[in-house]
Amino acid sequence: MPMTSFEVPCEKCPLQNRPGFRRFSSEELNFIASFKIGELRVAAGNQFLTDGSASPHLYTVLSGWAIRHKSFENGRRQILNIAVAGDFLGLQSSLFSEMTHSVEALTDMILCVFARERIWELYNSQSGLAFDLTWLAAREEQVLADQLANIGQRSAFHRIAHMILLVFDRARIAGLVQGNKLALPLTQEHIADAMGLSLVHTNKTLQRLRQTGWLTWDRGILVLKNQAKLRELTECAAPGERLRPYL
Amino acid sequence: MPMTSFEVPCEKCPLQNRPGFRRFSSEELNFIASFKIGELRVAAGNQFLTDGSASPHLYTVLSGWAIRHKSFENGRRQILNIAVAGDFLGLQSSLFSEMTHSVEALTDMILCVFARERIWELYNSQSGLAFDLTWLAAREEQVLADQLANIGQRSAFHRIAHMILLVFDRARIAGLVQGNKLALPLTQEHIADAMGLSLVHTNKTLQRLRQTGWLTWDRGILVLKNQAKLRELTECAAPGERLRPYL
DNA sequence: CGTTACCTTGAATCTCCTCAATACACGTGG
DNA sequence: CCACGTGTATTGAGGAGATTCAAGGTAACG
Repeated sequence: MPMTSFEVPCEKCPLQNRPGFRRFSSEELNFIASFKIGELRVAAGNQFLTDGSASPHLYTVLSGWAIRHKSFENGRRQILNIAVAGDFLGLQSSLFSEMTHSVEALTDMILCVFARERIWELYNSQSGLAFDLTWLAAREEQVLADQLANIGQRSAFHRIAHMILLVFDRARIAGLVQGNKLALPLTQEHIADAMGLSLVHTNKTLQRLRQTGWLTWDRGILVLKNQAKLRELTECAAPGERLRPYL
Repeated sequence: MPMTSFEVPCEKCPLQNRPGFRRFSSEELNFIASFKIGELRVAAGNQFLTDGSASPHLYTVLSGWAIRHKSFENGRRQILNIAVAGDFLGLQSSLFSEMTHSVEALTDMILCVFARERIWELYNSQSGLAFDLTWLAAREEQVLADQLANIGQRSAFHRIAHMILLVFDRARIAGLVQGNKLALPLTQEHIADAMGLSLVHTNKTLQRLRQTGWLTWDRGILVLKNQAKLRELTECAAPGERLRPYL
């Protein structure tokens, strides 16, 4: 067996010790190490998975931010979700033949790369990891359902509050939050595209949100001054945090 | 082993021979038969999976229609998706401890019931079926992503056209469509709740859609007179049909 | 027949959108 | 150091689309 050395070997995976992530057995870790074929660095702004194309790879985000989105011919787009450290991308093209959305890097990223053909081996020999993949897919579904309810039933004001909390929570799990501060690589246009709102209306609504004094967001730094009040705006059963797997 | 006899034994499962569903090996079929613990009949209007509760069961729809939805305190609700024959329900409460949405029968239904504890056995001994579960979860995610883009980016007119085609396509796969006719147990209120629109505006928009002459919908019978024209309204990459598993 | 559920209509209102400018931050090259 | 370009944020005005309220109308059912 060729001893390839990665910059981030699986045994020393930075995700392994993060709170919120489950630990793997050494057998699982060995499998994952053999499943991994490399690391990919993507510069901010690049699209590394494309709607309609078949990717031969699966990715786990090691660092950086990305957005999953669907684009339309008329220039509009819907941002489905954001991806941070620990998120698993490209499963669709392994299960179906093609991606049905694209993924674009918001910041420079480091991705862990796996070969999609070998996913069968995973199912045959690693039932625990197979279960994890189902878990991750189901969790994505949960987040999308939440967003659907958010966009379908809430006003712009509540919608954006909900979105900000969602992003904040996901960033916190990924270990990117310092206290109540978060360096957020999103523009107002991203928020608008995620919420199905126009840029102008998003801007005005964000101003109203800031006027409450419960948050500030200046030059990419988001600070939640009063999380409790913000959460009151989005009463709707929080998405219960549990230990999650990663590959 | 007690020889329980179901009204619909797995070997004679009506879903088995439907186009669009994959066939199982006899080993798989045996496992599924042992996994099945019964059949459940639910009358129209009943909610058999509830948001926030832990269901001990997993279900496959054998016949009838259901809606998956999230309800809010203020009386509003978001319909996430509809479920027809072959759809798998309740996976969430197996993977996470609780459901994060509810499921309600629109018509009388027959459901195939599985025990959630035994899902581990499935992962340990039936990697093909384990893969299928991931497939089903990922496919649900795909549909939700599609709906999210639909609601977020399209006008009421296009939105509803898209929704109608989605429902029609899913019903066709389930074998419920005769030619271009479909008996649809949905009210306009269901459409409204699914699209994030008010009932009044949904009504007026449906009238505009009917005025095109491309469809009629009277007394629960939906007829697509001009599918091609309707699909033009929703240009957005059709959700590629493939053989799907069921349990 | 009367009740119920669903569909339809009109009118007043408000949220959100588009268009069009302007302002600010940041980086680049002169 | 300043002039300039680019990407992002902000403002104002006018209008389209969607909402709410409030009535009716129609089919189905007992």
